[in-house]
Amino acid sequence: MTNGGKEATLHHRILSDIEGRIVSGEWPPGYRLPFEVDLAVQYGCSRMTANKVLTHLARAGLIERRKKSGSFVAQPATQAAVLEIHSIEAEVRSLKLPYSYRLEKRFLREASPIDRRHLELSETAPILDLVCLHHAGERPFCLEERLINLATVPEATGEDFSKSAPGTWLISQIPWSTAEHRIYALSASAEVAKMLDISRNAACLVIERRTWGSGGPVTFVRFTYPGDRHALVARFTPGGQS
Amino acid sequence: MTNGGKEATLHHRILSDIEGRIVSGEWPPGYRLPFEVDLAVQYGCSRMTANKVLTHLARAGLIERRKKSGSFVAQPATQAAVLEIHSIEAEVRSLKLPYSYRLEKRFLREASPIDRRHLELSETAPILDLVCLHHAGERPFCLEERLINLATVPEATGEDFSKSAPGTWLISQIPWSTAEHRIYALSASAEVAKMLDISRNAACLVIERRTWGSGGPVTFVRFTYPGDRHALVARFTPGGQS
DNA sequence: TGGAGGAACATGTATATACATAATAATTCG
DNA sequence: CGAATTATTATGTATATACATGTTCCTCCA
Repeated sequence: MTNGGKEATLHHRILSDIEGRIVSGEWPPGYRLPFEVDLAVQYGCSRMTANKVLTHLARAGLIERRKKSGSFVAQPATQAAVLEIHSIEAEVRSLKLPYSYRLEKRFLREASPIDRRHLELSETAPILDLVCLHHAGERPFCLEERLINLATVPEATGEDFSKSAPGTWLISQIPWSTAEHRIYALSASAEVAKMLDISRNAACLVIERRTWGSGGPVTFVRFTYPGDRHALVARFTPGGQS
Repeated sequence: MTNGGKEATLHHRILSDIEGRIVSGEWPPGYRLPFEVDLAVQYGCSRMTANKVLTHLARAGLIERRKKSGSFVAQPATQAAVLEIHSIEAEVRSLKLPYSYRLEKRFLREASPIDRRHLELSETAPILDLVCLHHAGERPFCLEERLINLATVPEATGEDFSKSAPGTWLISQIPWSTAEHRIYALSASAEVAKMLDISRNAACLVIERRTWGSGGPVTFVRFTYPGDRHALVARFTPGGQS
């Protein structure tokens, strides 16, 4: 796991060395690692370099640093998983299936109370309500229900999204500062079952995402996947990839 | 979003300033930001400090750096969501519900072909097969099915896991170097429905995790949640939390 | 004109140094 | 003897400096 041997730079070498000791258990949780100056001596480097390495490890959550006391291997508390959520098109193509997209519905209206709750809007605003279907080959792959806050993204008013999905357009148009994801399972309603061409009450994986920009709420989107055809996969190494 | 005003250190101030320009769209994707030396002059700091900030932004994926050309605001390609997966007990307690745990089954055996596939084992090995139920109040909260590779974790042989869940014990016992998560939706089988006290075919959220240590595969675990009672939530800001 | 060679440039890494900060250890004094 | 004060220690931040590395651009010469 500790990279194939030849390390590029000095602090990379030191980093993966220490990382190795930690993940191998040689330095168990709670173990106090050598002080910066000692590390500097051991590896024949300056304290700045040792500091850089330890700072990196601390940011990655592998160690905890306390003034005067020293640096300690951290107690792993939570398992973190980084989900990379690509565009649906990229997802389908990675399965080596032909991708197609169709806009099912498009409404321009004032935000209803439900819309406001989804977008976490305090005041009313014009919104764009879209329903799209993503196909992988002949079969429906994913149902996308999206609300776009036109108060934040007025440029979207003119777009008709009949050719390309709103997700990629949005991401290229406006920068986002925060996103919140909710992932849960749901039995397909009659309507959803019909659109996804699955049986009623089939288990579906639902991913909801709310996105904010500096100008306020941007978009709310709900992706519904047939549960037996799709899984989210996340591979995770403590300390990222260094 | 850019922290409440008073910034601790110099490079924090610079960092959140630049971050703000990027997420606000003032500096759009592709924009070339000032060179290190110029930034140093603008903020009245040394190049090292500017370098530290830009390195940080690059690691966070907000900018891309090219020698000779300069640093550019990155094109946001994938949406990443960091899921923090706590212990079930912490999860239940955060809902302010009383937590209880019960071991349902415990088998010690040689790995079957299915076990080997789950653990990604190439050779056979002794394994511990556990089925546990986590309760929130009176209701079942989560079904845990776990395989532990005793070839990697021989210490687990003696543990009976009747009192405390294997997850916390394992995490404190052996360090892990990699984990892989699979998240999908599944209709409850008759057996699962009975254990979770839900109706047959109810949608469930399933999280599978495979964990490796330096000594090889450690454990495979499958958590099954009633879909309508549980959701994974992840909040994400580009560049982490800086 | 066109391509090889080299200068210029921006980033990447590393060092020595300095002072700030926070926590612990030691010391002093009532 | 115990509380307040001071000293020590390890980390945290910042600077000036130096050289390496990979691009780009320019120049010079065939």
